[in-house]
Amino acid sequence: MDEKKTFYITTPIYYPSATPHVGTAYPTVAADAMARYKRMRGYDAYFLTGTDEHGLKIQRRAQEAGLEPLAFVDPIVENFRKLWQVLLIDNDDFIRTTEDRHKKVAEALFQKIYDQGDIYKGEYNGWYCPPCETFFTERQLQEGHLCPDCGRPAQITREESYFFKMSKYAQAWLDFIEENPGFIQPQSRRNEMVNFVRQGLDDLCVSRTSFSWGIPVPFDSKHVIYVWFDALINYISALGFGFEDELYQKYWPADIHLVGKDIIRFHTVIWPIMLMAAGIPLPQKIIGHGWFLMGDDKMSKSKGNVVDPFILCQKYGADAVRYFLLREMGFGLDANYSEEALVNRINIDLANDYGNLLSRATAMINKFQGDIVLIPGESTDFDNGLRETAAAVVPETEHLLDNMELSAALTEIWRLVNKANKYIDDCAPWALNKAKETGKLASVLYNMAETVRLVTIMITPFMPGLPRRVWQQLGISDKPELHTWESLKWGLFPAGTKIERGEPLFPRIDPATLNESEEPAREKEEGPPSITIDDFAKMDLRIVKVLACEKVEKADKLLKFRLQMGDEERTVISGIAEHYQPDQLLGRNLVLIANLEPRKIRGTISHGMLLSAAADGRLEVLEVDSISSGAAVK
RNA sequence: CGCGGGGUGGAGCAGCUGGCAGCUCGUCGGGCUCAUAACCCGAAGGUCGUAGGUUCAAAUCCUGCCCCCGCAACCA
Repeated sequence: MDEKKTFYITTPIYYPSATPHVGTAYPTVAADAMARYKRMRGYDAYFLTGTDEHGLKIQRRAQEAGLEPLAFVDPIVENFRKLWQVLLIDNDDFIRTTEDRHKKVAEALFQKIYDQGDIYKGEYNGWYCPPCETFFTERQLQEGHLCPDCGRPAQITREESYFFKMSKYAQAWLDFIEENPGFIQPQSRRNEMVNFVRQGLDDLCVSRTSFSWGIPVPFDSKHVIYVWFDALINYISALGFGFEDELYQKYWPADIHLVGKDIIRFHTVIWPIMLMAAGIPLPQKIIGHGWFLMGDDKMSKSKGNVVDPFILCQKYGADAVRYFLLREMGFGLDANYSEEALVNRINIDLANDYGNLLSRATAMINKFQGDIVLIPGESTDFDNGLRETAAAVVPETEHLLDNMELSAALTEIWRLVNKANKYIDDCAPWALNKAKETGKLASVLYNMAETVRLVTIMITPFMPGLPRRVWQQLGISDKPELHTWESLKWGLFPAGTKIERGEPLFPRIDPATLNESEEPAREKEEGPPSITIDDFAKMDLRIVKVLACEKVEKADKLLKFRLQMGDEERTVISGIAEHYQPDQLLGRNLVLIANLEPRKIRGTISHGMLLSAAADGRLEVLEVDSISSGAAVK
């Protein structure tokens, strides 16, 4: 029979240690747009997303919250699911690495690779300082293999671990990339990876014994499978690989793994080698996308600069948010996020250009022709130009989308939108109306309606909620055959259609309203909780005198202090080297939190933290004039 | 000399297989009045980080330097 061509696209599976933000929404929206496009083009598309739920970090977070890992993660995973719903994501499956269907595939694959000898039990060889009970890498040690903490000799030590023979496949990997230059995109990422692999691959340690939240190694339950080894397998475990593998047979190899640039190495090196070892075909293409930045920072929970996509969708609508994300971020590049930029895009592209185009069309059809789209009469001189643009934009958009150049595709589509707005001015239908040029007028209004139809079809993958409203206004809701990608042909709009002028698709947003709404929302969420006087009393704040201060080698931000606190001396590391010269602070009386847990920083244990104030990139330490060291701060 | 990316009109970017410097936003001026004060036209504004080199010709290739940004390390 006439089997449809398949298209399998995946997003990274997200780590549910925290609720999703705009940054995490991007790849899912992008993959969704892509899957929708492929479906419109007649593909049998399969779109997978999910969550990666194992690992030390989640075990810790759960512990802090006093919960079992799964109980900790469940509500967060629910949040992801909800967000995808709100964002009109139409995924075919959602896999969690804690599901049995995933675990059994991961176990089987681990076992298989072990059985054939590509996973072996080995020893993690590292440097260990017995008195400090700490592991170090060779380069962390001081000259002569001395412990950077205590200066005593460190010893080579061994810990049992399973290793995956990546080294064995390095050459095969390089050969593969050579033959498949398009495998890693964008190209700059490929170069990076090739460089990386050329330096030689180490075998990968693929099991851990230091924590338990993971999939146990099937033949050795002391060990848990390394999270990445576990997580990557989701792309085939979701298809039932090795078990009920109908889906696997149908959709694998994947057409696109869409991943963030930070995890490109796992996807382009480790994953392919895992597949090679297992004798499974490799995916077609791995695309690394950029980040949404806030100013210069990556958006991340720990930086406290995340933007809640739920709120955005509520405020501006999922279609608009999707449009912004997909339009703003160029292929493989970073983009800057700001609510101002978002509003700008909505106002200019969606309200002024596109929404207003529909509004102009329906208004004139309403006023001049009593809501009826008439049979085109005589042509105006400008018709051909518009039609030619439409004829050029469609294949170019297809070409761009086939390469997943979503942003560029939108720009291309907007060429037609802009052309149509210009076309209206050129033709001046209001003048034709006055001059009673009914034939020409009918042509112009028809062409406007038809252009809106074509544009709307092409932006359907990007803004899936939108078309319904447009079809209604154009009076072709009940003609699905005119909504398809196949119907992207000029002149199919049925003459005689009665339109139904409606509300603006994207009402303009007054940028002035932005500041008001933004600030309070933030404060509410991030204000620190109030503490009791007892909480405060727990802190041992002391005045300390700087005895010595030096830069920590090979660290940009660190200063190492010797401090006098009463008759005690302390060593403290502080990350203020960008603001103070070492000798600048000699002899000064600073404020120290003395009972903070000691912490090793860059090889030295820091016993406390110096207090300082920071604002606008400037930083000053807290200091007193003459009170002597050791005194308590109250 | 740890690895990598980048410095192009006010902002954000494209151009970088060498051949008149382009796009979006913003600004200024004009037009239109169908439309969500939206739309259309025009203009101003760049010695393409810097110093050299290759070339008939360089933003585009080569070399040195300066400056930013990621990663790594590290900020209790």
